[in-house]
Amino acid sequence: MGIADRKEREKLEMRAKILDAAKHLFLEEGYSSVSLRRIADSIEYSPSTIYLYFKDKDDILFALHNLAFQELYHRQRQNLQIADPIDRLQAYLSTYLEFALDNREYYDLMFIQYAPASKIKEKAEWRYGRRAYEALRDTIRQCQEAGYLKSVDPDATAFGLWSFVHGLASLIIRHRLPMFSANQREKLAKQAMEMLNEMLELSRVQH
Amino acid sequence: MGIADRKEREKLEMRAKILDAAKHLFLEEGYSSVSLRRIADSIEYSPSTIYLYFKDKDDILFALHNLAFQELYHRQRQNLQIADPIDRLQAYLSTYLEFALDNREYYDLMFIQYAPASKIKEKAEWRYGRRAYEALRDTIRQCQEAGYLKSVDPDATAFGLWSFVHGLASLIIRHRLPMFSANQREKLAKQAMEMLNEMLELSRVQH
DNA sequence: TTATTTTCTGAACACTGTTTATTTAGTGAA
DNA sequence: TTCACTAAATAAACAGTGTTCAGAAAATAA
Repeated sequence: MGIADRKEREKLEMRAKILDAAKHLFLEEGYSSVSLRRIADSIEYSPSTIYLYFKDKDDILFALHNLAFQELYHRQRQNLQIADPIDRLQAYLSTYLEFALDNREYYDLMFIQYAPASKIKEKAEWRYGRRAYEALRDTIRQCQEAGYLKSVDPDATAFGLWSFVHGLASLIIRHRLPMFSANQREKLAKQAMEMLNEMLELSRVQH
Repeated sequence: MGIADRKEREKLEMRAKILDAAKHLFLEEGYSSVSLRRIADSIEYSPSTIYLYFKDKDDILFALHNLAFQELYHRQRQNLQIADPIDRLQAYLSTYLEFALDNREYYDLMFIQYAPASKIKEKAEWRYGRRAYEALRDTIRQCQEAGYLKSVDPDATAFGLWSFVHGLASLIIRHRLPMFSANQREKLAKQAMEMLNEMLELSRVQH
């Protein structure tokens, strides 16, 4: 059944084509200011064609959301092999911040923008997020076993550390730092990360 | 000129009326899903009337933005009188988080939502934000003089600590914690705050 | 009562996401 | 090649959006 195969392939190609166009437009101008007609124009199809491949505009966002999570997951993979838990934790958080600042619109869409909770929950692809979170918490558990971070609830610690890097990233991305120049912002974020690292090391109980 | 005075007063009342209606609608359903026609309906005026009192929809948002900053500033005022800098710092951060969770849509609009940077900069009312930030940095300076927080750049430290509480708040407000129940989230946020407080106290150099 | 200014509104404009009926193109059989 | 059938693409329409503007209504001044 070569024809059915080709049709399947073409269907996937069309999806990828729409996704690619949407991605570029969204990254350049932001989700809400890009209309379906603009996406349709850029791939030279009519707006209604898009509805044959995606349920609605949010569905496109959701597909990109998944791609972005895969990309982040890919970046973090190498960190998982670091043996020392506190080194791994620090690398994990640094990589997270780097990803956020290197892919601002992606990050925006993953962790800042309003995405109907139902949508994220429904589809099982939120797995990537969950897995990433659990990797963080496991690392924290191992840090605690090594004497770091006292014995606060690992979930609370994971939430706290995640919040720290998310806060840095999202204040930058959403332009809430008019008191600093653009150069300063990233420099200060790095300094803040260093401060966090020092505090993590300082958290070690001395027996 | 009593008539001119009354007209002036009525103009302000009308502005307040629109603002109040918009505030309630925004807080309930979010900025972008509330239309001007809905606001107009709720105050029983035509949509075009609103344009006599506000430049555009964003201008309403901006006015609310300022009201919200005043409210936060008001909450923080009492903390400024705490003598011990580390206590003051902790109170400052806790109050910030409480404000965020008590006024989620307000907080959203102040620190998460896209607000054209130009708009925030232009108007001098960003003073409130700047002043709040400087109060934080000054407190951090005093903490450093008292031996806490080593001697990292105060701006980096302020940015870092602010990011921590902003991260907690915004991950909750933007529903990025499907791995926790609603109850758990706020409990974990409080635990994370306690962890931060412990780390702050731990940061004291031992001479 | 009239003239003038201020306040308000209905209708329109250009846009949005989305749906539906219709047209076009591609496929399999006679 | 011709026919019937299926799948893909579209034009047109719908209900909604923020915003503008000419003209109606109301309030003030003469």
